[in-house]
Amino acid sequence: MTQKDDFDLREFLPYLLNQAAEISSQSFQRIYKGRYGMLRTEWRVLFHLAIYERMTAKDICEKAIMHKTKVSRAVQRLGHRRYLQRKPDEKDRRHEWLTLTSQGRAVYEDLRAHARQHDQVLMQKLSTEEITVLRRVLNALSRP
Amino acid sequence: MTQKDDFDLREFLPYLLNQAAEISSQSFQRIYKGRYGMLRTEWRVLFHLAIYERMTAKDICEKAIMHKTKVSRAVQRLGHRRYLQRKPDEKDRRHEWLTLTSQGRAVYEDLRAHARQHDQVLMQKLSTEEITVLRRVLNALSRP
DNA sequence: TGGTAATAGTTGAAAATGTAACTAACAACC
DNA sequence: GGTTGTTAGTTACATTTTCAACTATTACCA
Repeated sequence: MTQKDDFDLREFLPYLLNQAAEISSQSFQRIYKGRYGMLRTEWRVLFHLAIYERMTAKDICEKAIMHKTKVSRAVQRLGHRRYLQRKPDEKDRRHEWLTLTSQGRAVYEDLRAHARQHDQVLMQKLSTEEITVLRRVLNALSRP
Repeated sequence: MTQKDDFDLREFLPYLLNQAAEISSQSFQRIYKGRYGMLRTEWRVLFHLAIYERMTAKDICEKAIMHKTKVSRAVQRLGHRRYLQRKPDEKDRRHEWLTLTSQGRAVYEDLRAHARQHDQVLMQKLSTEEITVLRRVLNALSRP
């Protein structure tokens, strides 16, 4: 199984990024899935609500670059578990304000601790300078 | 919508990596999906077969870090379109050797050109040094 | 040998995602 | 005021993915 073609997948950024993203997400996934049966969409919504305190689904779509159906379903499931509260806007009843319940916040705080720890482990593979460059570059590539 | 919590998602590597991976894959996805109706799993298998010439499904699983059911179904679909040929191993009939047909190779060559071009565009956002660091770091993070 | 374990690959059902069509509420314009 | 257009969010259906169970073949070993 030797290489016969000069194209190297390990230099193709979308491939590399996906590979690194999947692998580096796995152990965190085991946490939120194992402890709370959550999906990737759900922890993302949870974290956004914890960080910004009060958002509409639309806000989350924009900040997290998630499709509105994904957000809608994640919000539904988080609502069922009483991790968040929904309040229609008084003036414009098309909007619905979302906030975490204390239960949701507790879950967030637990997951945040694991996220930080997980990030530490990942960063142990890298030098300080590599981390700086990586964050800058990934943020640049995240803008379409 | 101001930040109320000191945890910054834009510093959390799994999140950043996923974001960058998704966004940077989109325009390439439009190519292989639009031109050949292919899925992500399929172009990956196609590329691996083009690069390594002759592999079993198992080989692909390991190289591409893909689950065997994903590979199995991608191989099926590529087979239906006559992009690859399957030959059982003579000595051990559990193994099946996969190779691209000339048609499959033509598709690969077309996609490879687009991949290279797409990569160029992405890299225009980055400096030479950033690209070097990025590739090295992503390869490091791709090892579990 | 024969029986158990291991391996390559497939299949079916359940879960998740993507796409498009939908509802409900508001805006704008005549 | 009534028509038309927009926006926030949901739902339905098709496509993909995941997970576990399955078949077929070979390996191991008493």
